[in-house]
Amino acid sequence: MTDRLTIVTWNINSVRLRMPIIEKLLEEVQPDVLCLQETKCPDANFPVNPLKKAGYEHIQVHGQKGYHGVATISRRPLGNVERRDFCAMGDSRHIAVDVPFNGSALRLHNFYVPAGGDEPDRTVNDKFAHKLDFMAEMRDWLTGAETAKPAVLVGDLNVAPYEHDVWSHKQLLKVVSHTPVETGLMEEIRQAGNWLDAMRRFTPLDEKLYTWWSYRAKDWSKADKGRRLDHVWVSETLDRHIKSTRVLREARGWEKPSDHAPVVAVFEA
DNA sequence: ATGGCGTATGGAATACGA
Repeated sequence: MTDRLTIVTWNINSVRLRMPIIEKLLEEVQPDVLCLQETKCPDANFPVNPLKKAGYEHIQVHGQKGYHGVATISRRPLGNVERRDFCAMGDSRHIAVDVPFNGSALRLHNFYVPAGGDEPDRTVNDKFAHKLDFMAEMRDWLTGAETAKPAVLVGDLNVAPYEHDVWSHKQLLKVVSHTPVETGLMEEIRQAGNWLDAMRRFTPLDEKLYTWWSYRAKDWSKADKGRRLDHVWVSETLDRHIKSTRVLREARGWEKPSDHAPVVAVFEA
């Protein structure tokens, strides 16, 4: 019996405003699990009913009023829910669950890493300092011991690590999300946990790959000045089970879109 | 033309995103 698990990660930029396109995604992609970021929704107001109606009866949220917020929505039962408060800020930026896969538990971390503000200098920009501290805490917490079991880390990590994860490496080197201090920290997190960058396994490093396009472009697709800010990382033990990843670019052009596109990952036992 | 827009809050103007 072969088990097949599809996980989608999507920075939704307000869950309540995007319910129509969330339902469209669930219908078209039929994922087993949907991880959302920037839900901007208090837990009490989370739109659970339409999701349950669509067959997603297992919903775990970590939200707050107005900002941030993550949620993991599933057709399969979820266990061992953990909501970690990084940097002790009281922010809702992480939720982890166990998802049944291949007869055992797959640990699934859903992250919304701080954006970091405009100035890439921690001495003058508290938001950038917060981002770096948050990433350092990720590195020190998600060690190889934690990821020795089947584990997946997804979410809006707000860093585009490689040269072809941005439209212009040269022009973005001093822009928050692609500065060497951020991409260096991201590499430290990845190596500390022995994570595999699954998206780059299926798209070569010399090919452009984006998941986010600014709202401000007159024609986002034509300009195509994107960045790969959303990620799917898998632990070594899942290396042979990850079968594909793809960016659902068309969703960036749907009615009232998020500025991020969903990323779809398929696992097979 | 990397911000030209979009969202939440609150009921206008500001904070925030990246």
